[in-house]
Amino acid sequence: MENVWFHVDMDAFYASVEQLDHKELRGKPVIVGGHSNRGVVAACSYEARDFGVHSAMPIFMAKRLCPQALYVTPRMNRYSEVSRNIISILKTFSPHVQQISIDEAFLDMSGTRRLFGIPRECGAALKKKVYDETGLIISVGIGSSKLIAKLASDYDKPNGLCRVSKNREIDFIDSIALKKIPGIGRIMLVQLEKYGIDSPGKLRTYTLDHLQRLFGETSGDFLYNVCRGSDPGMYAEESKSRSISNETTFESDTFDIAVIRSYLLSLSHQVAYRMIEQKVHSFTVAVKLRLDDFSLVSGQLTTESPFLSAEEIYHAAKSLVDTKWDRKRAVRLVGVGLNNVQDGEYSPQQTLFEDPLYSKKRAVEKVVSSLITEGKPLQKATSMSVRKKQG
DNA sequence: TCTGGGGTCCTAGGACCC
DNA sequence: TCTGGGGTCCTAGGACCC
Repeated sequence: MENVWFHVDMDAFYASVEQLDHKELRGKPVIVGGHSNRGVVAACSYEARDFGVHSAMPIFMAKRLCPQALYVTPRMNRYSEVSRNIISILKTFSPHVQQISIDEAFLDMSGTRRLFGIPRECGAALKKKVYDETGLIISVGIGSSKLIAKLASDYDKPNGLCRVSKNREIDFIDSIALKKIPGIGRIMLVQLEKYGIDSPGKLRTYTLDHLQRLFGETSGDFLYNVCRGSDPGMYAEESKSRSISNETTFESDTFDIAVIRSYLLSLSHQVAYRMIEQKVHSFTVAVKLRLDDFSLVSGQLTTESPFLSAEEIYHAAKSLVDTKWDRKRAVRLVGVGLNNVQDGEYSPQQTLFEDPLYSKKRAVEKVVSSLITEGKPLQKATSMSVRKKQG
């Protein structure tokens, strides 16, 4: 049986949701992004793209290119809600839906022909149903692997429907610029150029062995496969690691350790709240500092007992910053996270003794963290204008 | 031009063990 | 006193994705 994969991509997702919810934004250049000039464009409508604006572009630059654009602060809760709606529609077409981000999913459509018709008709029906029920436009790519489907959905966006048949895969790959291939970013592109590799076809003239010598085992293998249209094993169903983190960029760079600590405390509460809400635990706290020259300093600490509260996370984060930051450069961004997150609330029963403090602490923590992330007073940190994150 | 926030994965080096 | 090879775990940093 032939494998059939659909890749569904919601067009200009955040901006489209804003235009859907706010009539006055329709037909206009809309830019969703952070309010400060230090932010970047999270998403923009196609009307804004006509001015050269694109996502990840610094806001100040977008303002220069398109001063008349309407700037909107992201409403992540709303986008998540719409995303869940769309995913549930997708699930009426396939029992095997793999969501890979808030606005993208793969559907395994192998063997559904008798039920939904040929792939192209099925893709059209899917698009229609999503539009009828949500008012949003999606692009659908169809191919024999996740890679081909993903490239196909990007091919004639927006409002795309593209099917690449098995015997046309190589021609299709050759029509695509290297930088459009997921997994090939800015740095890899420069490296490839160094060897005169500027197209998938050129890449195919290299042996696996040669590519691995040039780019390392993993990257070499990836490049060898991707230019042949074979799935390089991306988008694995289950990931090896999980993490939870929150971070904030300051309005202006700071040397003030008191300011940094107050943010660490607030971020620790946000992380703890998510940890408790998701019923997970972790033994590893991580901090991240971006300095004024954009360099990154990070540190992590693994302990024998798990972190159960914002307080514990904060203390670890604070000592990590104390040891990792030499105070020679101002800090631009600070982040707190948990690595190697494991499912389930930590159960201390293995110790034979029920830790009497455990359940009590956890209960108190739940209340405190929920109060704080609801935006209720947190003396120091809220006065520093810590913004509430989604979720 | 001066670069968000939330993630995953990879690499390289060091500690430690057998 | 100077020496091996392999395995695992941890850490820091970086590339890349949306």
